[in-house]
Amino acid sequence: MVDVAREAGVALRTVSRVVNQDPTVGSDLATRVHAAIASLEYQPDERARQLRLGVTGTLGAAVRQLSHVNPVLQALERSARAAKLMVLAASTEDDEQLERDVVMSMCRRRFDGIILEPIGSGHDYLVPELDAGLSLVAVDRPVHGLDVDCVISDNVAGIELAFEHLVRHGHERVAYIGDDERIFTGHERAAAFRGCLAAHGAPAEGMVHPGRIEPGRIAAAVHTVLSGPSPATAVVTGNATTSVEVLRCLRGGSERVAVVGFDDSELATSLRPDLTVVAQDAATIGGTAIDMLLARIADPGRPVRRVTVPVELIARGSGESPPGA
Amino acid sequence: MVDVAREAGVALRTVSRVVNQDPTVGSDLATRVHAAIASLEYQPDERARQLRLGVTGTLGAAVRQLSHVNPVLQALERSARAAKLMVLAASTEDDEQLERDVVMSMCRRRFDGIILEPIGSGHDYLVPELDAGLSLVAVDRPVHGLDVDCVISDNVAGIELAFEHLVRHGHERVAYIGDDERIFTGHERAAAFRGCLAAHGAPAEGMVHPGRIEPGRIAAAVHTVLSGPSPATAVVTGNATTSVEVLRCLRGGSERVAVVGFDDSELATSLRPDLTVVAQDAATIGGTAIDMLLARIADPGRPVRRVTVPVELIARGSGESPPGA
DNA sequence: CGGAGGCGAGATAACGTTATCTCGAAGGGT
DNA sequence: ACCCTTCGAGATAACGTTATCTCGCCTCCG
Repeated sequence: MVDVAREAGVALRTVSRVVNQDPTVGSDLATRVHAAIASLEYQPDERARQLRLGVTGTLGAAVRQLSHVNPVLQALERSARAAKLMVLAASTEDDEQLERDVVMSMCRRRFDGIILEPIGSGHDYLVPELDAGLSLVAVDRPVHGLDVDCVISDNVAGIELAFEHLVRHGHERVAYIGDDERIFTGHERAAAFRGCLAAHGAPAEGMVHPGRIEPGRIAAAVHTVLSGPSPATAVVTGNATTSVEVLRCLRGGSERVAVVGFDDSELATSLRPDLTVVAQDAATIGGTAIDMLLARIADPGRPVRRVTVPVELIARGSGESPPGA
Repeated sequence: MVDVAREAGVALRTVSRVVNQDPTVGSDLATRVHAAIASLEYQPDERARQLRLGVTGTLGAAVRQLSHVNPVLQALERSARAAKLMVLAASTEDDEQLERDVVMSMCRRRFDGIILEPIGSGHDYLVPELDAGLSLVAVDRPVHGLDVDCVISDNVAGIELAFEHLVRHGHERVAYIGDDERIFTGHERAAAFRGCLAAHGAPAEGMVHPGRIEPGRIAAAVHTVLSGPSPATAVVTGNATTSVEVLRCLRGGSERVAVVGFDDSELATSLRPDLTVVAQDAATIGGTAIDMLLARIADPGRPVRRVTVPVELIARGSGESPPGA
């Protein structure tokens, strides 16, 4: 910048004015400065600019896996772009230590705000940061033990939609196979399913199978719910990965089992029959998260909000088979 | 930091020394400073640190879509982590303007290096940056018109593997359906396929269908290659998305068509039969890209390298059906 | 014709770090 | 006893920006 000033024969401050399109700069000087900028290939240093200005114009997104399908992340990027902010993202890989490193790194870089897909339960490290003014919005699940803004899907309604859809199609023995209950969504969905069974007067025994996502465990769960004196005629799955595994287990089986999956995915329309799913509204989740983050940045003292976004059941075939088909 | 110094009753420089674990600081002072840091919840400002030090310890990844399956990105993150560098990623959404914005933004933030999945052909904007010392490695395709480090898969060998696999299983009429030829990989793979046909003495007419990825176009291409006097008995697809669409079109058809897909994916083992694929070695691509980027950062003058990473054919069933089955 | 007011542009001081230099004290060798 | 070395710690100057203040000039009005 000092070189540009020398080249153009003006003061440092004038170059800054030109770069920031300050209207109080003469047009002749402006062109001279622009020429100098072009000839020297000058690029302003955003770090110094941020240091002086105090804000970074950058939001951080700490998600479980960048490289997995994550429609919420896409919505986050687009909403932030609409607000003229840059989103920089990093993976936490479902590792608490890594989440901590990533978030702290974003804090030290003084990002204006952070969107976090929180994992596990050890989030005490956030307390000092929040006290110090960090703006943070949790997505997909709340931050365990802390009162922080969050945007989550209506897991309970989703499970109820799935259950009632199957009941409406004549099923009386419906099973659930899903994610580990130590994971927030895994717990919420399994609990909601137990609630459905109870409300329907159906016994829960042997019908609810949360646990780690491993092919072996899911195959065993499928075998369990389909055997015995009164086998299930329909299955609700707790997330996309489980859906894939369950369908893999079911294919080739003689009886036709109805399936409703939680989470829409590319797979859903590539199977035979197409998969009926409870779809999350990723665009709304992402957009709301950015809105809430911007609101918190603007007013750090505003009351904490926990937003629940509705889900939608998309019937595609797999959930409409009658029992015993 | 000045507050910490006052709290601990030491000079600013000493706080800096403690933070950076300078061994020339007395243990009593160190504990006092640490206590002050803890009580004031002090977090060093990475921006000022970077400004002073000159380096950011940060690599940028500008990829087409963060939120899509991208095993290369995962490998990039892990390799960078092993090198104690942070990767911050952003999407270019296959938009040239957005790619430009993202990359320039990373340049202004003075990232130590950038991994780019380049799109389109307008990359002139990179020239001044490269002249100014930007370290950049292209992944998946080269930067059009510029001599820049890049790591790409061996597309030609992959197509040849697929073609020869099908020939070995008795197919004499093999078709190709793939991505737009304006995209680098689309062009390379279509051209390689034409080469295979020529080398095999087979006519290319009606057998090579590159183009935009739209369900309608792909359905039309499938219909074309399967009709006429001598229909194809096998199809090679140009990428994962095309594979999905082709399989969707083929399902329910009476004849059994052999398929080999380019790109492995979650889908490949969820179909019936499982999909035979040409798999890219994402871990090697990502690891090599980081290695090359670090090497370029260390020695900006080193000669440009273009690395081609081998691909592998994984036979799962769909590529082994004999013709006329 | 003189002074007030406005406007364009320069000098200087921050922002929060770290590197260099300096300095004082302590310790050991002659 | 003196000097030299060593080591710990402070003062100061950068890194590259922008905000504030100031100043000079031009214009317009009394």
